Amino acid sequence: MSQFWKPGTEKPRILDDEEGGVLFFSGTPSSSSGFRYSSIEKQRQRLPVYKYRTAILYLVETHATTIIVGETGSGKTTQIPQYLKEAGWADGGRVIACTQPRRLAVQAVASRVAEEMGVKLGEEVGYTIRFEDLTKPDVTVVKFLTDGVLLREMMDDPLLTKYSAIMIDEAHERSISTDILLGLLKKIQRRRPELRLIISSATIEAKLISAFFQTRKRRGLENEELGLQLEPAILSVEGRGFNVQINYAEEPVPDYVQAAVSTVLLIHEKESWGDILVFLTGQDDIDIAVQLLNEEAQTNGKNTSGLIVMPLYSGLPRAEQELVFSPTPRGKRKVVISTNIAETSLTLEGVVYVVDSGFSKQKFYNPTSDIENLVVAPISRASARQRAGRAGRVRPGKCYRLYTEEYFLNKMPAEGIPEIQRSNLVSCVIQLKALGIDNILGFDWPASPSPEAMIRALEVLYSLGVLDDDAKLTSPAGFQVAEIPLDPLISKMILASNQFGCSEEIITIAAVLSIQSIWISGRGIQKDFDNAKLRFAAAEGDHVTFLNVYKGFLQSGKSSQWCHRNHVNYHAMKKVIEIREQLKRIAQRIGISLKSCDGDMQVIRKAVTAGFFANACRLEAFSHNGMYKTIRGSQEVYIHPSSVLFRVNPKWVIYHSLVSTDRQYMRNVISIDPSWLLEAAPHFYNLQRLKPITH
DNA sequence: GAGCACTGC
Repeated sequence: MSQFWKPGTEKPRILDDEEGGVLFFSGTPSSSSGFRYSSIEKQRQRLPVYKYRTAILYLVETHATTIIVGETGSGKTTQIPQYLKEAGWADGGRVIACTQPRRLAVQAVASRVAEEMGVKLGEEVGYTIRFEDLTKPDVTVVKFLTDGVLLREMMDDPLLTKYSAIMIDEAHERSISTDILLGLLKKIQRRRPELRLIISSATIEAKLISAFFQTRKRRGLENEELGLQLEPAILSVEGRGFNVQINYAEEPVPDYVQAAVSTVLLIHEKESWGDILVFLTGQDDIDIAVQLLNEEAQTNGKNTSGLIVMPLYSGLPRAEQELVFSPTPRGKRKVVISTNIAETSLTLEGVVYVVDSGFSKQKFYNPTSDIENLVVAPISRASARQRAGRAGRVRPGKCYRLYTEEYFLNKMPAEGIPEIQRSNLVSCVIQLKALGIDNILGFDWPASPSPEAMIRALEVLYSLGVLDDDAKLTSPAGFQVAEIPLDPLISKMILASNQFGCSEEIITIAAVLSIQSIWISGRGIQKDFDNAKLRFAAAEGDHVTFLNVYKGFLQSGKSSQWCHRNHVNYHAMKKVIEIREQLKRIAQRIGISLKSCDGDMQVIRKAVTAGFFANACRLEAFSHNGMYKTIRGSQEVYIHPSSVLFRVNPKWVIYHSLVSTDRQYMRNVISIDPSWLLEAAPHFYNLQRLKPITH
């Protein structure tokens, strides 16, 4: 593969690494010439998956579902859609679809495949991700898209009739969208026996997915007469990774950050060239480890000279993130200390050593309190293998696991808990309802969420007026909420803004609330940051503050310098603008007229209340430390110090989300009048419940 | 006066 990027050459481009990760290649491919074409052909034939071309096409022809177990670098993602096209699955106006969990992967794979096929991206080969549709009707026959987009497409075309074959890639990651898709595709298959599914997965999950698609005889008999096997076929394709030697800790380690640092130093001292990738859990761990390593470098220059230490996590400013892709200078060794982002989303070339803490941060959902928490938890054996595999991309590597072999074999779970069993289900339930799946509890899932979580979601949607007594979507509210691609609480707030005449403002707030954060913060610049924020602070709370930031950003002419001066994240603001544009289009489609309330903050707060009434809290009467209690569950909560209402402590507030550390903190808080709760949700807040506290 | 794994529509 002469195309691989070499240290010291010009800045690389993004391309697919055939397993959903992203690599950086250099060298712009020249325009297609005969020579180039044949070299691409040769490259394609060298991929491990090529040997299985005939087998794959035979299995897809004869089986409703084919499961491909493909290891790293097998080429399955880029090749299988092309094989299907070459075999005629795109003839007669039909389309071959291939989904990915992530946007970047969709773009990367699509451009790679277009290049291999010698066509312009957006013509025969195209892709669709949120905000970007690079396909041409009746022209695009191989289409890459995120699972989320395919789910949305089902709202217009529930049987996905234009597709002849759908490949679900990276199914083992078991994202919520993938799981919903698998459930729905199984249903579609019964109605459309001609549809072919290709599901690519890692080994462990393949058995489970196969069992899920195992269809009993049932009404399928006529299909079998047509020569179609209803039992899924499983085909294993070897990868092209190198061997990775696994080393375990002899004893359990008391402190994995310290142990990771020691291991890095040990590798640096004893092992030959090659970069080191360390998996820790979050920003805190990572910053500590980076600091420890840099201190070592200063106090003990001899041992650590030549180490270049870099943190990597998604919250890092983009420029810093890109540093990890810069070539390691000759004679130096790069150490990247990363979260899970390097396990699936990004691929680092040049890594020969992996240090695995055995932990990651994972989301868990408690249906009783209706709270999602992020906690440090042990990873699965599947994750551990994935992490180790990151060491074997350029040559045989080594993985140092900071836990014992006994622990790995006997204590570590074989696979992770699917996301759908760890999440709040309101979005998922409303999506299924919109697709006409009424019996949510009886839906055939690859992994069923707990009944408690489903019931809680139904309750929340009922209290929002989105579902009726029969748990059917209400009209129009339910259908409108389902149409908006946001958390249903936010969507409800948008609907309410129509009545309050403040939709212009509310969709701005909705856009800001649906991204991580619009601020750039950092430990060192805290004071500046607080001061910057004060310039925008609104007495009503964070939501109104967002409006001020947005206004300032527009007035600056969307200037990146303005953002920099004000500690506002420029990329986040660009995203806000994009989401806002999308929401504007959707709002108009579902009959919401865009209207500004011209500074009437009361209606804005009322609209927020209409969506988030369940998150109302009251300041404890004699609280000296700003303790609030939720009205719904009497849970103890505090305003997060990052909120503009921190220390202001209005008597009644509504929060957007909770984060739990040593305390439960409310993030993004707005003050309200308790009487609005009764107006917004009389069924939820009956008088009895409010009376004792409203005096 | 504290701290946000990762995605996605």
